[in-house]
Amino acid sequence: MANSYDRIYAVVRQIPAGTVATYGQVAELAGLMGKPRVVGYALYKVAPEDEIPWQRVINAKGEISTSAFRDGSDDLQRILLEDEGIEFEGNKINLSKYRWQPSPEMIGAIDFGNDDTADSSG
DNA sequence: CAAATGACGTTAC
DNA sequence: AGTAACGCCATTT
Repeated sequence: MANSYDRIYAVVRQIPAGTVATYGQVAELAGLMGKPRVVGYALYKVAPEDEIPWQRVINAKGEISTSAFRDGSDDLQRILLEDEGIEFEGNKINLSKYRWQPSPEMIGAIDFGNDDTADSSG
């Protein structure tokens, strides 16, 4: 299971500290264009042992979705981000400053756990 | 299979 | 700047 998931995780893991990426951003890189829902849903299943920096993933509004679904602390994410050096403007983040700029090398460095699709040669 | 849910994005007014 | 509605689909029950 998880054909699209692995991709999402792979992308999210590439997000460097001090930067934040939006769902659309991750989705796009993960090849889930137009399906930001899947990205969020994927992170939903993310476990603290997956070593996935889900905290660096926020919505397009630059806000933290916040939901008492995880560790029970909505602030948790903010705390983690602040610890990375990210500043909060009120309750939002300046995407213009912390927006993760995926470098072409990054995208290529991402290891997509493909199963059947594709074939590469060529 | 069908219905309901969900860490969102985009468009339109 | 804020509200409202649609879209998109994997996961869960």
